[in-house]
Amino acid sequence: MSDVFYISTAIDYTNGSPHIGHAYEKVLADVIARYQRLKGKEVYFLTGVDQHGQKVQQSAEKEGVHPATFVKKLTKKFVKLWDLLEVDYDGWAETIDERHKLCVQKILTQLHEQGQIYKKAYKGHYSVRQEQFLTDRERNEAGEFGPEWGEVVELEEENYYFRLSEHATWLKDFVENSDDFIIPSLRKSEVLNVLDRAGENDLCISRPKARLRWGIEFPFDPEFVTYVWFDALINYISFAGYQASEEADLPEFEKLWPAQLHVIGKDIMVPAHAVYWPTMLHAMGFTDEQIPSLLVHGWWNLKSKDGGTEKMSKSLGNVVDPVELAEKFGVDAVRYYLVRDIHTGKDSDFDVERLVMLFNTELANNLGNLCNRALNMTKRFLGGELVAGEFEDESCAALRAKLPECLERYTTAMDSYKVSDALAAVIEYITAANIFAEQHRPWELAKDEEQKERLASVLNHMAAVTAHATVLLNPIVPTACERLRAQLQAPHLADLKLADLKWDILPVGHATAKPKPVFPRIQLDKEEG
RNA sequence: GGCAGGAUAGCUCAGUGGUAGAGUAGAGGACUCAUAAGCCUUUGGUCGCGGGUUCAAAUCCCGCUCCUGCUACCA
Repeated sequence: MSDVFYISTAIDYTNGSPHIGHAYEKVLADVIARYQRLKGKEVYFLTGVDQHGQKVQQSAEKEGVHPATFVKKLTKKFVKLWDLLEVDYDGWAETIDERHKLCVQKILTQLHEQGQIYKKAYKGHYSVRQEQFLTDRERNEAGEFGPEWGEVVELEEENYYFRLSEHATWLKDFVENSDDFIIPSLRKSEVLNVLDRAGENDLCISRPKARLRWGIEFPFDPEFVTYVWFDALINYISFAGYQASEEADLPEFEKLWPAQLHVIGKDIMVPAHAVYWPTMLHAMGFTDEQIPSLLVHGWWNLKSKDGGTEKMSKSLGNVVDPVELAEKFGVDAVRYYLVRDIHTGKDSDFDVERLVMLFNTELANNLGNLCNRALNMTKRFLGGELVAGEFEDESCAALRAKLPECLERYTTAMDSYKVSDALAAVIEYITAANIFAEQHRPWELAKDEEQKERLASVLNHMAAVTAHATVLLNPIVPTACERLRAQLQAPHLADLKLADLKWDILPVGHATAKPKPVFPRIQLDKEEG
C-alpha cells in the first residue's frame, strides 16, 4: 500500500460540453482529495479527458476541422470549468498525450507477446450510417434492425481481441472475496450478477484504420488503432508514471499505485470499470491487492418543471450548465449543493430552488450569521478584540464538548465518503453555537459592566465555533472558508491539519476584522426556473 | 425475461421488530447582537397496495403496482 492517497475520476469524453454530472464527479473527488490533505495525507488527484474515438472523429469532420483541433477546443472548456469550480487536481490526463500513447503501446506489445491479445475475423451486421456493428440488443421488438440504423449489411472484419474470458473465474473470485472493491457495497451484487452469466467472450479492442483513424496505433500492426478500453482506462496508470521514461516528467509509479479510489459514475461501472479494468490489470501482472477500489456515485437527474409545456423540446431545455450556475450563484453554492443534497452512491433530483435554499439556510443564515453576530458584538462591545474571559459554566463546557463529538461524526462520514452526513454534523455544531448565544444573550450582558467576563467568554465561544467550521468546511467550500478566515483575521487556519483542530485555535487577545456578510443570501426571482 | 435499488410529513430524505423522525416549507410567540438572520412552540404521515408471521411490522415472509438502473465481444 502506497503512502500517497491517489484518487482519480473518470476522464470525460471531449465530444460535448461539460454538464452537471461531470461537475458533480469532479467536485466530489476534489472534496475527498482536499479532506485527505486536511488529514495530512499526501494526495495525488488525477483527472482529465478522453479525446479519441469515432464520435470525436465524426464531429470534427462535420465541422471540417482536424480532430486534434476539435478536441483541443472542448478540452479547454473542461479545464475552464474545473478552474471555475476550484477543482484542484495534481495530474491532468489527456489521451492524445504522447506519454500516454507510449504507455498504451508498451502494454499492448507486452500482452501481445504473452498471447493475451490475438487477431481474428468476425462477420456480422454492420450499420453503414452509424459505422458500427450491431448486436442483438440493437434489434427492435420485431427482431429487426430499425430504420434508425440506415442500411445494414453483412460484413466481415478482422480485429484484435483481448483474452477476457481467460480471467473470468479469477474476476468472479476477486469480486466475491473483496470487501471494498465496489463502494458502496450495494452495487456489488449488481456486478456479481453480471459476472454470473457471462465469461465466454473475449473483448474486441481494435478498430481497422479504414473505419477509425483517430486513435492510438497498434505498435505491431499499423493497420489498426485501439478501441476505447485499451486507451481511456489506461490513463489511470499511464499518468501515474507506469513504465514511463525518466524524462517523461510523471510521478513515480511505485509511490502512487495502487490508487485508493477511482471515482466513477454508475453508468460506467459495468462493464468497463468492474469487468474490463480489473481484468486488464490482472493480465498485466498486478496482484489482487494492487487493484483499486471503485467509488461508484449516482446521478443528478434533471426533472422538467411540470405544469405546462416548459421549453423542454429544445435540446437545451433540460440542461443545467454548471458554468452558468457558478456564475449566477457562486462557486460555493454550487459545490455545497452538489455534495450536500445527494447521498454518495444514490441518485438525486437536481433542483435549483433547493440549491438556493441550502445555501441560504445552512451557509448564510446558520454559519454566515453566526460569524457576523459574533464579530459584530466583539467589535461593538469589546473593541474588536476577542478576550478569553474567566466565565465558565455548564453550557460553555457542553458547547466545547460538541467539538470532539462533531469531529468524530465528521471524520467517520468523510472516511466513508458520505459528504452529506459530514456536512450535517457540522451544521448541527454551528446550530449549537447559535443556541448557545440565545442562552447567554451577550447583547444583554454588554449592558452590565459586571458581566464583562461572561460577555467575553460567550463571544469567544461563538468565534471559536466559527473558526472550527472554516477548517471542517474547507474541503467543500474553500473560497468561502478563505473569506471567513479573512474576517476572523486568522489566515493560519488554512494550514491547520485535522489533528490540530482543538478548541483554542484562535489566540487570546485576537483582533478580528470588520464584519461583513460572507454569504450574501441569494434572492431567487420568480421567473427563474 | 432476469437482477439490483427505490416507493415514509407539501418538498428532500433518515429510520431494519417495541408508542412514526430530521431539515426545509407553513402557523404562532418572545427577543433584537446579526445577512427580515438566530431562538422557542407548533400544524402536517392509513410509512406504495393486498395478504401472512408475531404479544408487537415502516422494519421479517409471500404476492402485486409504479419508478430507476444494469443485463461483459456496441466485433
